[in-house]
Amino acid sequence: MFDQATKHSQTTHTPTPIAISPLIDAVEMHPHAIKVACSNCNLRELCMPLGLSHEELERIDDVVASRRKIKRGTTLFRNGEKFTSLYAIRTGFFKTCVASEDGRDQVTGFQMAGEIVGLDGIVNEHHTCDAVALEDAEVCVMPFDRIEELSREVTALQRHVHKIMSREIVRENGVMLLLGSMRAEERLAAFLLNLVQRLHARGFSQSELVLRMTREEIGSYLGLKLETVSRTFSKFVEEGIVEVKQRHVRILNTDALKDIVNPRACD
Amino acid sequence: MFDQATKHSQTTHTPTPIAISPLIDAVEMHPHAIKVACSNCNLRELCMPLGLSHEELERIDDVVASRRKIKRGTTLFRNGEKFTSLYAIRTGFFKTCVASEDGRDQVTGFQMAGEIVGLDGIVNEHHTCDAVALEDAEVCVMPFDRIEELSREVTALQRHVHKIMSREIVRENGVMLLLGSMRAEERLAAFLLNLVQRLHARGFSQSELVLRMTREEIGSYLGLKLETVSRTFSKFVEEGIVEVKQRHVRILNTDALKDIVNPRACD
DNA sequence: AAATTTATTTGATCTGCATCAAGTACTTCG
DNA sequence: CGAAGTACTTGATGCAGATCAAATAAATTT
Repeated sequence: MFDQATKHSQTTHTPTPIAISPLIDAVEMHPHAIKVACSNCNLRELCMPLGLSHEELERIDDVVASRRKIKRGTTLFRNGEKFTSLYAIRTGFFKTCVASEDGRDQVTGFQMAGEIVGLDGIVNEHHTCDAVALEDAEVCVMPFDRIEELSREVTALQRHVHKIMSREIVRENGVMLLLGSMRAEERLAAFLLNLVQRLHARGFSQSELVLRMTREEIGSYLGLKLETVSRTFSKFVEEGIVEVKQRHVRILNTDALKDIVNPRACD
Repeated sequence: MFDQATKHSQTTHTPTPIAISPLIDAVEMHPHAIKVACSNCNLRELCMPLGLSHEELERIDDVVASRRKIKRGTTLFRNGEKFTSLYAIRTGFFKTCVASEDGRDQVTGFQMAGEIVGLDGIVNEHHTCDAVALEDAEVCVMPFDRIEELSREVTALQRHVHKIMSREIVRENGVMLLLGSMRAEERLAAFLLNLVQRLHARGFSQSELVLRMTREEIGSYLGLKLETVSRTFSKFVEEGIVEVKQRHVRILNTDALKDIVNPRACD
């Protein structure tokens, strides 16, 4: 039942709407054959500003110094490491997590293709969280001084950088609302809706997804224990809201999830 | 007992280390007599970059278009309002809060003199939270397009804007850790330490503070109910860690608070 | 200064989620 | 392929913090 789901989900890197250009395979095969170029990247609309002139587009290419592959389970950067660059995720899936001195840790976010990680490092020139690849990944390395230099000249880039940071602040506001005031079911429903919405924006299904993280990681992000996450999934299944088979999730009733997050008044 | 505390705490706007220059009173009396000027502001070191040349300093003055007074209980901006400016708090104390559609709301932060609010508005050109004055306040209005314009030319300002946004992201990461993994006592201890540390940086006492917010607002910020906040205060008092008289708090044992936040291994 | 409202404390009880525990299924690796 | 480790589910029980309730204290209004 889920075999088909898998094919249509984010396991494959060739979703329908955003087509991978032949160029990319060429890069994979001959790493030095073609210059890394945002102007040719199919994720451009996700991580770079829109409406640039041809000339500006070419300049923007310079912010990406190189690409870097990160194996599943390894870190892109760690708490305490010197900050040098922001990273645009080309493929793969990350989590970011912070730790308190006594070893507790908290997943602060899950990031997918087209999203930017590393913003935490700017303020103290050192990273304050870990970014861990949850599957083999590739990122574009964007040295931050290059970004600053270029964004002095290309105002669309400047504006874009500001928006990316502001978006992250707004996202975290939302997580605070979730952690501070929602119950377990509401948290998990909000989590699923958020994930599927972001995947949909990348050309994947609106109703099916493959979780790249464990129940424990979901729990850490949502401020719940893994058992509670598991039980809540089971409850949703019983109620016919989702189908769950391991990490494959099919949403059967999106409206029910929305109602759970935002109980509508019945008066 | 607390009368003295009050005098030494942030109720007065004339703490010892950061002296208010006579200039400010002049401005109060004759609003148009002297141009609003960061270069003369005693909070400059908190909200503006350091190490500027004289010339740069003068240019920086241009980011502040005007000042605005906000009465206690009124909003500086509201969710949904058009975003135009960032605001540097000159005096007073704010909370920011987000609301879900069904009316729950969550305090996302408390801001004091020298801190910047409004960053949430950049991404969608509309604010996504409310900023409410918890006491009569005055802010410097900094139109964001002016900030962007000037930060293309003054690299120290550009860097500063990036750092402020990154700092907010890191702060929110910390709140997520708190909300996701700490117990009530740990949350309140962390909250008190954070407040007193920020007040200390502004020249107030390391051990005394006046809370500008209600128990309910503290609870909202910490993901607790007001009764739990009140009980936890009472517990700290019983244990001799703090003295509490209404909103006046005197910390008697900072290390105990630190131990609560970060239980040190006893092996 | 009295009246009203708002904020706070404290007690009693309830409950959602954590914790502990055991079993199952899946993945990885020799 | 089988063994070991890891991830997940489900049940039983406990407890931190929520909820409900009532009294007190402060702040604000009249």
